[in-house]
Order: sequence, then structure tokens, then C-alpha cells
Amino acid sequence: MKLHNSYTNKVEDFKPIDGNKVKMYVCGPTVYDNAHLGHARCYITWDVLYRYLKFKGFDVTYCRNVTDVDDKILKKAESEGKTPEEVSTYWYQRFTESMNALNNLRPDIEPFATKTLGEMIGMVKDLIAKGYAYETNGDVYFRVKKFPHYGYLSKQPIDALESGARVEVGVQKEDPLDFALWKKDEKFGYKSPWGVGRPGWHIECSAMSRKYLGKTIDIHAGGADLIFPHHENEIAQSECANGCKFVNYWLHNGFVTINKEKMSKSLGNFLTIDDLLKNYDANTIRFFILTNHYRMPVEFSDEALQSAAAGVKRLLNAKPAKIDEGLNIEQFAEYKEFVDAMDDDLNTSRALAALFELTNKANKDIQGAYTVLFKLASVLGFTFEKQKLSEEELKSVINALNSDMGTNYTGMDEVIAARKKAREEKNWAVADAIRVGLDKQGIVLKDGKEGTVWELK
RNA sequence: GGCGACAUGGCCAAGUGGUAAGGCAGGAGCCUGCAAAGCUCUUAUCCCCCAGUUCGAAUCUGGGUGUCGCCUCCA
Repeated sequence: MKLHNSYTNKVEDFKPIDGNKVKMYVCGPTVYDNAHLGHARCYITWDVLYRYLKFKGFDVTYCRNVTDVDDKILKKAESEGKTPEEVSTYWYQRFTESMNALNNLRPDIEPFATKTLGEMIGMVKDLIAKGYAYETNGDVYFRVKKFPHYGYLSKQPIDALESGARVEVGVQKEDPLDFALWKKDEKFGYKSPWGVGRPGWHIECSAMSRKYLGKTIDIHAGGADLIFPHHENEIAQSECANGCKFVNYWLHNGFVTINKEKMSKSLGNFLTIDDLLKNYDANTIRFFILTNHYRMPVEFSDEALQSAAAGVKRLLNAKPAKIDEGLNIEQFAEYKEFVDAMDDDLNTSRALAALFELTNKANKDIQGAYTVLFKLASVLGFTFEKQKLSEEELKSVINALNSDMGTNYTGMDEVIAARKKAREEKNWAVADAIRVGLDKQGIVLKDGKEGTVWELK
């Protein structure tokens, strides 16, 4: 299996440190607001990596942190008159709901920054003891110049970074490039050897990664906007504190754009996952994301989502057959193509093409095709479960139909039986009126050889 | 300014030296009472432009043009 490593900027063979065990860390959300389509892309991408690694037989430990101590959370807490805990707890729940709605698997470990403070403080102490960090007036900073590899991940020459570095007012740094490991904060802070304060964002990930996965891990992933400074700083801190390599494979996903511009909180041009789910289902959003390679930008538009909806419908509408658990799916050419594609740095668009081949074969009743399709589609996180109507929704559909047609049906079976009778009597007016009436309620009737079935549009 | 990525049919998108996957949309046919779904066929002499390397390039090299991203919080 090959993966693109941002550190070397090359596609490399993936080899875990320890046999088939894979330690994988993904930078999780800062929980202060709604997640948007950009977050959806990131977490769907790494969900697919997680699923695929497991499918390949790796023993994966997937850790995705929750940043629950941060300026933005504090600001929100102050403006809303709440405690930071209330804000982060609320938005963490929202985030979890969004992830579930998108059918993302839960990471094996979801550590909270506020629960890993001891590890962070220990790491900062180490860095000071080793001369990589210094305390000034309650703040602690990392000496960037002490780490010779600084800038390697982001491919930034250090002098270029230096000339662009901002000098904050009222901060006593030795060098403008130095970044905060610990910030004095007497209002919301925690006790530390340097007074009351809170951790810098970067040290959080370094500490959580070390605590839950170890000093050197296989994969560290996140959005490409985290390369600088976040991941660059993580490398500096971790490698100086631990005295060994931090991460073997750095993986980064591209952005979702809208009107050719990066979708982001600060630009305000974002669509929340909740809002999207009102118009499109999880399979559609996933398909939309996976039609593009994960490192390429993806341009959002309603047209693109509608196209994705039509595409995923074809896939999931494949003619069902009994799932054959004993089937050797590896003998199928499409299986091989799927694995080849995914092994090639997660080429999901090629993998999807293999799924479409299987769909075509399943529709032609070719033995086993549906089983292979079902299994491989699950690796990409698609779910074949049809959306169902609740009793109440079904009742309101029937009621609407009755009031349209002046009838008295009590259930869908009765409606279908009535239509069957009308068709047998060649009473096309009634038969078509029922179909049109249901269509208005978002229900499609399909007349097949084995009778008529209904489903949601 | 520094660093990086991308440019393939109406739209999206694979393809990194041997002659253009796949999806959406469109067209024709089959099936159907008519539909829907499905099935079959069909839609790029050509891959931003120019030059070069090669028997052969969308794919390699050089030079343009255009778009985007990072360099500040950001998935």
C-alpha cells in the first residue's frame, strides 16, 4: 500500500513500525461551533483510511483528539455567559452527532485536551530542562532556532519564515519565530509550575499523541491548512522532548472550495453539515467527497451534490441479492481493481469505478457481484440501508393521497393492491392517479415482474 | 515576495511513455399499458498554449498562460 507523505512530498510504501499494528492520529475539532463541509471532508477521508486499513487486516488504533481549551471557546463562553466546559460539551455533542450522521466510525480513542494537562505540563517541563524552551512572565515559548529541522514539513526556508513572522505586542520572546507552549491565563487557566495558564494548541496534540499512541507513531493526518504552523510545531516539540522521530507518515487532505475559494470559518463561506443533511443524505455527501482524490481541492455546488446524489443512487439501487458470506470475493476482477486503486494512495475515484462495474453486474444477476459490491462499498463507508418512513410519516402520506383522490386507504399495502386491481382492469386513469399522487409525496412506485414495490425518491 | 499544488468531453473525474476508466447530463433502442428502475448502443482524432526529447507523450524536459492554497486562527 502506498501513501503520500507530506514530509518527504513523495508517495511511499506504507510500513507500520510494529508488524501489522498501526498507530494513527488525526487532529480533531476545536469544539466551539458547528462543523462544516470542510470538516466533513477531512473526517470522511480519514474515516475511509481507517476503514481501509482495517479491511487490509491492520490492527489500527485511531486516535482523534478534542480540543476543548482554546481562545475561541473562551471567547464564546464569555459572550454567551457560559463556562468553557458548557460550551465545549455542547459543541462536542453536536460534532459527534454530525460524525454519526455522516456514518463516520468512532475513533478508538477520543482524548480531551483538558484531561491530558498533566502530560502537557510534563512535556513543557522537559523542553525547558533540555533548553528547548524558556519561561517569561508566566508564558513558556519554544526556541525554534534550536530545532534544525524546523520548516522541513512545510518546505519553508527558515529565513523566509523569519521575515514573515509577526511580532505580537507585549510579548517577550527571544525570537519572533518562537511559539507558545504555555500561556498565562489567570481567568480560565490551570495551575502549573509557571503560574496559572493554559496550554498552547500545538502542545496539546503532541502530548495526546504521545500519551495514547506512543513517542513515534505511524500516521498523523489532518487538513492541509494544519501543515504550518500546527504540524511543524508539533514535530519540533515532540522530537525535541522525546529525542526520537515523531511521525513516519504525514497525511494531509485538500480543501473544499466554494466559488473557487477555500471554505472556512473566517471567510464565512461555509455550509454546515447539519444544513447539508437537510437536502442530501450521508451517502451523497460521502460520494461527493470520494469522487475526488483526497489531496485535490473539491469545489462545492448544488449541481455537484445533485450529480453525486444521482450517482450514489445508481450504486445503492443495484439489484439486491442474498449476501454470500462464504464467497471468496478476492477472485473478482473488480475486487482486485478496488484494492489496487485504494492501495495507490487511496484513489477513491478509481475504487468507485470498480463499484460501478459491480453494480452493472449485479443488475445483470451475475453471481456474487452484489456480495462483492456490498462488502467493498462498506469499506468506503456507504450504507445500503434504505431510508425508512416512520408510522406517522407513512400515515400522513396516505392521508394526503386520500384527500387528493377522495379515497379511504388505510395503508400502503391497500394502496398497492388497489392499483394492481386497477391495472388488471386496464383502468389506467386510477392506476396513474395513484402513482402521481404518491410521487407528490416523494414516493416512487416500481412495477416489476414480482409485483410493485415502493420507495422514497 | 517565499513555498507548494492544479489545468482532460456540456459538468465532475481517473489515467504519469504505447494510443483517452468511471459517474452525471444528453441522444437512440429494448423492457413497460404508460412510466420509474434496469439493460444495450452512443457523445473527446484528443487531454491550457508553445518549443523540445522519443519510433511513439495527456503522460518526460524547458518556457509561457490561467486557477487555487500555505506563509496569521483555520479540516
